[in-house]
Amino acid sequence: MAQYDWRECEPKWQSKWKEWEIYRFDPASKKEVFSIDNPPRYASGAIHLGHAYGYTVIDFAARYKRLKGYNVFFPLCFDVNGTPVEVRVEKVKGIKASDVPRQEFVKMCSEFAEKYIAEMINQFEIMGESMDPSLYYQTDAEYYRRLTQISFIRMFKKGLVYKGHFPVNWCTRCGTALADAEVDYEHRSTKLNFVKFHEAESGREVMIATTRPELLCTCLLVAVHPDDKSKAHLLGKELVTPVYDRHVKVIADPKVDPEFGTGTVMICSIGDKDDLEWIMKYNLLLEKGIDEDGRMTSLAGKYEGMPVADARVAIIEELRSQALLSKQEPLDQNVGMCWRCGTPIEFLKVPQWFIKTVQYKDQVLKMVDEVVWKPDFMKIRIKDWINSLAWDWVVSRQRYFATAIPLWECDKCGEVVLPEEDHCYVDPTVDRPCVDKCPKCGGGLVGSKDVFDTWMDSSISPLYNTFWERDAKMFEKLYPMTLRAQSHDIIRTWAYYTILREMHLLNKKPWNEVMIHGFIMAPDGRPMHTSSGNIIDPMPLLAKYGGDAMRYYASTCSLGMDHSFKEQELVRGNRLSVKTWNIMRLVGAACKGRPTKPEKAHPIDRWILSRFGELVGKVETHNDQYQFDRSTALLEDFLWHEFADHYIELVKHRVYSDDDEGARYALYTVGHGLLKMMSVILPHMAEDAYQINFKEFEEDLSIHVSAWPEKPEKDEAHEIMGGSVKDIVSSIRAWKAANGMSLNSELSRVEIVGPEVGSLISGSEEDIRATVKAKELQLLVDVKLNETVTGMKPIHAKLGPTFKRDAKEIVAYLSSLSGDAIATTDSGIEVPMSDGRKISLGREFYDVVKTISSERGELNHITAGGLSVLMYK
RNA sequence: GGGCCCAUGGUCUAGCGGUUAUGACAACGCCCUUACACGGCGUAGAUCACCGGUUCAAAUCCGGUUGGGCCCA
Repeated sequence: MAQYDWRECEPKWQSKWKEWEIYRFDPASKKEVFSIDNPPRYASGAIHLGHAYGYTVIDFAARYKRLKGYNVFFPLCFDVNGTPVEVRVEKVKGIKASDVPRQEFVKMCSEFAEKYIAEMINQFEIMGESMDPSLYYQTDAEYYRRLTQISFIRMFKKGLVYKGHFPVNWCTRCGTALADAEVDYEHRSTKLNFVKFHEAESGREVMIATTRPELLCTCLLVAVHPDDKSKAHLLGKELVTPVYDRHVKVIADPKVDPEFGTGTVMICSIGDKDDLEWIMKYNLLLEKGIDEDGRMTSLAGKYEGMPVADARVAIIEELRSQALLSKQEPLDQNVGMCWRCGTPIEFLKVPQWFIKTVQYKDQVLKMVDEVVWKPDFMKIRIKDWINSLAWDWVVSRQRYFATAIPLWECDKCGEVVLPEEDHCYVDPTVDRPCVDKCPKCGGGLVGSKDVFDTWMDSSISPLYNTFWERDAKMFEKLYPMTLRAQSHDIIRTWAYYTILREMHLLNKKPWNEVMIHGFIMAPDGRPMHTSSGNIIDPMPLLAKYGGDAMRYYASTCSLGMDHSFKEQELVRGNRLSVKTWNIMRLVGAACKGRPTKPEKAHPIDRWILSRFGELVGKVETHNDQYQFDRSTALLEDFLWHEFADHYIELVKHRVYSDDDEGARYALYTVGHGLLKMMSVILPHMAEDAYQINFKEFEEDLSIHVSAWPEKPEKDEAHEIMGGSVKDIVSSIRAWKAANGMSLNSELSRVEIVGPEVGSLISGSEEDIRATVKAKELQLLVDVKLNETVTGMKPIHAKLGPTFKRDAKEIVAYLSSLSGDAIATTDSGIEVPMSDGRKISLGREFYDVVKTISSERGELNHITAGGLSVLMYK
């Protein structure tokens, strides 16, 4: 093949990798384990670009650790629980879950999800993901749900579970409680209604502003701000509510905003979270004004049974007709909505199962500290979240496609009967309990129809992965896991709940490290959401640029930050693949065997090896922090410029003309090493180049099971020498280009001039001469050049700390000097200050800017080593 | 309203106390060198969001403003 063609290569190596099973975790291996708690992908639809990015970053970590010699545990997994799938099925089939028998609906969901799983596995392959199919799991399988149930039973027995008659977020459309995490907030415009109350004694009017007049029937208190003098006379008085004629007290509470509305607030039994706070604070009754279907209860009198929205309209009409409504003002407010269907949520007192969380804050926070967070500021986020939690975790849901809550309740005394752990997985809607009657009172047992919040399943992924309650030996070996990887939006859910669960069950941290990645923004600058209609489908991009190009893009994104989509990076990724592949082809062509380290090597061979060693160290450092963007930038720069533009150009002549082991050794060592490091980012290209150019001399079946490159020793002296040689050659190349000469046009003569030319260039004369196509090359220690000093450049980093306040004036003086005034400067100068002082300035505080010319030939460049180059056409 | 994060050439981005402020993509000019024209050399293009402050020195630290993101109220 003359050119690298990803279209041909990528599918070829994907199928080879599958055949070779190179990503397989080896449970018997003695190698150190690196385990990844991979996010089980939601099976509610195909992935979008944001998911593609996330999984790719995780794959970088997996591939890097494999090369570093770890036994990598990287499961292929899917989250097939719950509400997103149900909603999609309801939509696709045009039904409501309650329209069909429960088991039939569950089956529909399962079938729907399976279809997407197959599609997503295919997508992962196309992107070159190295997840291990031998570690496959999906969260709806009985082998997984069984563990969710067992863990619940354990927590129940530890007293961590309770049934609470407590206000919860409730979606009246879905007929289910929602966790705080499932509530979305949206700006809505509504009306603020000014309603007339009356003082019980005097009958005087008191105006109250409310957005929810339909809740008048549950009004329990009226509050004003304690500092609000205009309302002070109301304190302690009783008011009469309109329509319902209830007598309610007026109290003072600092939470009231005296500027808002009338500065007088009615407190109802659960209109929103503020109400709840007041109800707790003042120990009020939890009256139920709205029922589970979103209809008014008997408290609403004649509006009983009416949907909330209708009741609001009706009561406003009634208030208006009785002249009890003084006015309405438009108001923007944030409304809590069901994340799934967008229905405004209500606060209802409904029996639900809770897991205790609030009283365990400190313990969870302590465990958070035992985990290393990358980037570290993500730790602040989870801590803030934990500290802000106001109540326990509602884990019951009134849905279908999820793990059943494994318990039966006595229909007489409410006693809970749990299943035996051995019997799990159980479904109490079809399975019988292990006893026939309530052991307490002999009453009948009713199976729970509720299911778990999906986070109950996903928050035990580290337990599933480590064979908890399945294989004690493996669990011992694998727990805690090495790394949790996820995006920042689910810190409050997946990360938090996992730590909480594992604390409750084991009191041990689930993982050593957490890596948090950001989002990919759509071209409109917003995050991608199906509902925003701005999803980028990765498939057309993969078809246009290939998996490696997509991965390259992912590798340019810094960890933890949100990034906009950059198609230009895919273009660059393609070019880098082609460039690298071509470099490796040259290396392969130059080496007819694996070269051995030669006794003697040219200075530039030692230079590139030393530079390469430094690079390996830096890439390791960044990869260890999962900062792959930094590694990619370094690798790309080194490969393209240092190695290809400079080193390869310098040794081509040796490789073509004679059997030079030094150059071959360096080419092979650096080339092969670079390819290994790049295989993390560009696995397809790297495999192809490896198989073509290195495989016949190496043991490794695939580059992806090879070892991370060793670091050649640092060789400072040769780094300086090589740097000078590189500068000289590239300056001559640039000079030829600037003069319209082709690169291989001959120069009659090149002279390199300078006091240190011997120590810097000796040994590299032929490399330079042959590379720049000079007939003659001479090193000259001392040649008369015409030097003109044109200016002085202050060195701020030296001047500042030494002279502090005077630094500014010294800099100004230096910049003002020109021509003859600075003719002799080598031993330092004296700076006259405005206040009459004279400051003597050593040579270390400034650089001298010189222009050099010569009658001998065209002069081009001064290197860092102080060398000048003279060229003769 | 609160916590965290972000704001750098046309676009995307690196840098996070002294740099001529990085690089990519796009643009323009020149050059087909036996690995690569998906290449090489070069040119142009940035008052580093705004306003204050700390400092001899600020894109970089602090405070505020504006705009964006995530999570929540």
